[in-house]
Amino acid sequence: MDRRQRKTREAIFSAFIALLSARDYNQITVGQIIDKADIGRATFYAHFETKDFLLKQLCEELFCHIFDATNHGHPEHKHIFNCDAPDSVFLHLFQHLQKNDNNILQLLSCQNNELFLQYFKSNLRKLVVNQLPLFAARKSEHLPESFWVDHIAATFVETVRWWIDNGMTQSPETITEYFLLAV
Amino acid sequence: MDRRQRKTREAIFSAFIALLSARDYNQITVGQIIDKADIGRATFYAHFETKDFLLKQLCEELFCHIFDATNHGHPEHKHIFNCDAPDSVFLHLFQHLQKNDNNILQLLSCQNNELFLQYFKSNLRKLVVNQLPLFAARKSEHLPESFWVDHIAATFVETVRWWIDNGMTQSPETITEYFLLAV
DNA sequence: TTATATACCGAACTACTTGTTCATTATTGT
DNA sequence: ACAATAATGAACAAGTAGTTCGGTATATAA
Repeated sequence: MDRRQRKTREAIFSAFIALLSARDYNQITVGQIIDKADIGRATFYAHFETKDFLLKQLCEELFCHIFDATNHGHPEHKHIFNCDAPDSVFLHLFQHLQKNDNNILQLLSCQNNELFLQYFKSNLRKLVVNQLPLFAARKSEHLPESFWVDHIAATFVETVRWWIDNGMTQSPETITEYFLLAV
Repeated sequence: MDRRQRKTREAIFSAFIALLSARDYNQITVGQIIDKADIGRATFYAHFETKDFLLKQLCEELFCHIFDATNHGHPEHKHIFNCDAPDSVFLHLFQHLQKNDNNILQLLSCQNNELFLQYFKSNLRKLVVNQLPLFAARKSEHLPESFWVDHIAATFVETVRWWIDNGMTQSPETITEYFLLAV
């Protein structure tokens, strides 16, 4: 990819994330993004069809780092997720979130938009399906699997939200414990 | 309140709800509302500061019917909520949702906006706090109460969402069972 | 019935946002 | 050096939010 394209794309993403940590997604305008990214209006629209597409692509890029190793089971990452402790997948997620490498926390905060949560939950569900045996003890045979998967994914999201709202004072290990106790 | 005011307010609410069941909240415009309600633009703004305020007030009106009896414990409604079966509060909520008297389901569907869910969860939390003994058996003493309350409220919302997404084929009794098994 | 208050009307208006167009300029990969 | 392509910036149409105001209809009270 052309270096100019790469730099522009990077500038847009970075401006977008900066704005997301300051304002609500819905009240961020394209004008604000291009001002902060210091690019022309036409350039923005050459890269992203709409603001929603920008969010979608940002999500894909963020989730790629967090979820891909688990979902597609890249051998070189397997040891991170599938080691002895059965709760290590979720522990790893919480640890990743705490580092907040790619400002994913700003997107998860409750003032932000439903679109992001949809992508996030959709990825989570895929992950949960792979980890279902983990929760076999808790699951009742009367519950449909899709209900159960949705429930676990939603509980994860709500756990993260609670963690953020309460200042993230707990360690990832403690939060993992909360999550597993709740789910 | 002046009859004219009442009628205008009613027309706005009813137009708004009709639009909500057809489109996403975010893409409903004030222009569409006043067209459907058949009122002047200035009149709308005399009643509601913004579209978000309209949603807020609609929520308050809807929730009033569903939650007030439980929260403030009006004696004349007590029998509905505090009868023998301990899960009757939630069963009653699910039954109320199934009837969809005031089109609350349209607002709960996932394509709609975060604002509504915030109000809904906020009311649910108050309800859950009053019903905490119900879940004493499941709760671990290691979990902070606020975490537990948030978790139960979120699980309720997600249960309703799953119910809607799956065509609401289950009876309120079955859904209540799912909810209590999950939480 | 009359008088007064007030809610509604509607049209115009400002300011802002979105998304597009296009001729010009700068940068890139080869 | 050159051809391809990305970025520029300014202008543009269309749509939206929210306000203003003089005039009209309706409610309420005497």
